[in-house]
Amino acid sequence: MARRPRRTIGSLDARSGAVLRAVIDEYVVSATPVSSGSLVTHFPLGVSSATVRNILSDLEAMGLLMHPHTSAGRVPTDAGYRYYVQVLADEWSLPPVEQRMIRHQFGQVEFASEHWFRLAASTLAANTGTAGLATTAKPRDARIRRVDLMAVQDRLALMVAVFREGTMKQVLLTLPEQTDQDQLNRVAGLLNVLAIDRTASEIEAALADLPIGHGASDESEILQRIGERLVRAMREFDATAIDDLFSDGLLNVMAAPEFDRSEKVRQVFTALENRAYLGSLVEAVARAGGIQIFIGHENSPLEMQDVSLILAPYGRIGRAVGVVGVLGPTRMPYSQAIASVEFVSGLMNELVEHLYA
Amino acid sequence: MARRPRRTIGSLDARSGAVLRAVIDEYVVSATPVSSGSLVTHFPLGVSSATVRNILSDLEAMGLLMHPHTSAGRVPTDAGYRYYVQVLADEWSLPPVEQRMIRHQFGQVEFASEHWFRLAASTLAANTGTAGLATTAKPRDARIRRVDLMAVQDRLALMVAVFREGTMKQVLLTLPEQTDQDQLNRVAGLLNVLAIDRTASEIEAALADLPIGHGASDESEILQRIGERLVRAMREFDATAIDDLFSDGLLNVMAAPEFDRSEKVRQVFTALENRAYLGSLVEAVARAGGIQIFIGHENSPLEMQDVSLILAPYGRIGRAVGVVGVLGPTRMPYSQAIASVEFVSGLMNELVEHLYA
DNA sequence: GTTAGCACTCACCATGTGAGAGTGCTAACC
DNA sequence: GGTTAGCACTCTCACATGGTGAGTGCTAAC
Repeated sequence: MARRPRRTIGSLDARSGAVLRAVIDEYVVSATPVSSGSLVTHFPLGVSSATVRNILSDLEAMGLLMHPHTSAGRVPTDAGYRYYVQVLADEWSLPPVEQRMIRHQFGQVEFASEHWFRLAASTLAANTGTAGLATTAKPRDARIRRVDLMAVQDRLALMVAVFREGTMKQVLLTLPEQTDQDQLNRVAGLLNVLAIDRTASEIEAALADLPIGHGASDESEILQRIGERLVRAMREFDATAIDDLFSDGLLNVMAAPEFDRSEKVRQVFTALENRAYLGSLVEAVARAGGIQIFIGHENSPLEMQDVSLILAPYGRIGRAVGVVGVLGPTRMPYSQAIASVEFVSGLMNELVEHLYA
Repeated sequence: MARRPRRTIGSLDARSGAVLRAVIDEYVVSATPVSSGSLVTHFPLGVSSATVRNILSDLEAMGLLMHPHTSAGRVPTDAGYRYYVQVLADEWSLPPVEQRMIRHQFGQVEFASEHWFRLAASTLAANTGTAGLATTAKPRDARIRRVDLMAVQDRLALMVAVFREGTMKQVLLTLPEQTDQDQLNRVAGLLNVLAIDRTASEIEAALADLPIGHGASDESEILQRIGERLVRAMREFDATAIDDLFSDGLLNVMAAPEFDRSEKVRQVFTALENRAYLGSLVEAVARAGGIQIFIGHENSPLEMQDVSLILAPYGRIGRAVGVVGVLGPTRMPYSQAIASVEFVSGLMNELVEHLYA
């Protein structure tokens, strides 16, 4: 018989579960080790502190709690939080009042994506007391909606590429010879014919099919050159997992007692600057297609091992996907955070649907 | 005879000046109170520690130094730093090697403004050990280079306004009725005729002169509507002092011993988020047309009173002006920082000149 | 005016002590 | 057998104490 993976998860009896939940619920607000005494006074557990102590020591043996030192209360471990979010957390959703309030705020704000991202981040921050995050919705393989060329000076031109999903890139071009706006307009016309609704690879193929040399039009050389530059810009864009990251409430996190020393605060900060890792998470979340939770040591980078992330995708899975979520200390109000992230991602979904139906 | 303002500045004899400079130079690197003994061993003052003590106590009486407690060394006050940058600081400029290196880096980077700003900020951060700042060059009264309209969906359109100085804004429009891209192209054509090279006010005037009602073209109503929206967006743009702020090296500042406690770090952070104040400084610097230094309590907001700012404008004074500079603890290598900021602002000037000659 | 010498002050560190919090264990209880 | 009261034990924290060293301020001599 094949060896089954060890099952710690799911094997707690009701009372132990209640105690674990109580420990976490209390620790999340108090930020100090939780004692058996305070548990029996604050929660209706129906047993004495001695019994609770026995349970606590069992939970510690299972690795769900830990002990800073002999005469201190218990603190949840990452495994404890994991168990909590997986098994114990209430199916919590935002109270209707708050839902309406947030909806209202989104309605107030100008109907333009940058505002939404900021608002998503700040809403999450305000609702959870952690740092709120929001990335723009980035298409998997960007397609051109329109390309414009503007003469800037002598041999300089500005190319503005707008992608089908509303994001845009600008690229400054150095041209082989002086080119006026009329000429650029003609080139832009040709380029649009070539590029609209196409991906980088498709545009590259179309460029390769163009007639070259004597038979070609006056603009064909410059078209070729600019086209290649466009393809390159699109490739770069496709290669980055996070186009733009909005965050709010970093001050919230810095105020948390576990980050009282500047060294710890730096960790949080470097965590947020660790775009490589965040990018990989964003991709994972987009692929998973649902809310994902990363607790403490479940994050591989060192600077992330004291923080937890709750991320949810929004947008149109498989096409343009962005992520909203929160980053905070592992000691975080998970139920509330999960509910908030789910609600905001739903809201972002609605908005995206509305915009690109 | 009119009463003259009190002159503390400029009234130090050479030896006292040398001592003050020595105190600051040592304190900037050591971050601990400077004793008379360490001064005579580290600097060729040519007098004994007892004499230095007398001088130190004079400088303290003038308010240029202070004493954390009886048996501690001296620490510069804000007034001390002010005297230092005004009178004592060497006319320092970056060594040619570094200049070449920085130039080279700017040469390497893609010829697009966002990259420059990032590079300017990170160069300053790396060169001074403080946080580097760079704002985009914002025109005083933005003029349109080109406006584009793109159909997004049903009654939604995206307006992209490119300003003469290269910055751009996108605005999502809700239209009164469904409008297709051909129609939008015609409107955009009309709008461009109306708007190109004009400011918000000029466009508003031009819109007012348009024929309205029965005699007008099909698109006149929608043109009016979109034109007004454009004017509004430009007004908003004109009203903000800082369009975009790039920063780098915040971790540098957080590592400074004076910001070891998280409370202090928060101050630095709120300082940078205080866009209102930064904006007013940027305007002041742009108006002054040269490098400006704000030391500790010279900044009015509370959260800025432990930091110093060195800011220099770049661009074309009176038209499009941006600012580069550094933010760090008042204990900052002023000579080096000033030289770096001046050099980088000069570099940005060259680039802007090159681009919009 | 400068300097050596010295008393004085004060932060800092290590050590010690008492109080308090909380556990783990044991024996009694239901 | 699970539960609980009771209690010894452990460890942190806050506070007090004393010694040390750094650095000043003053004074008297140069």
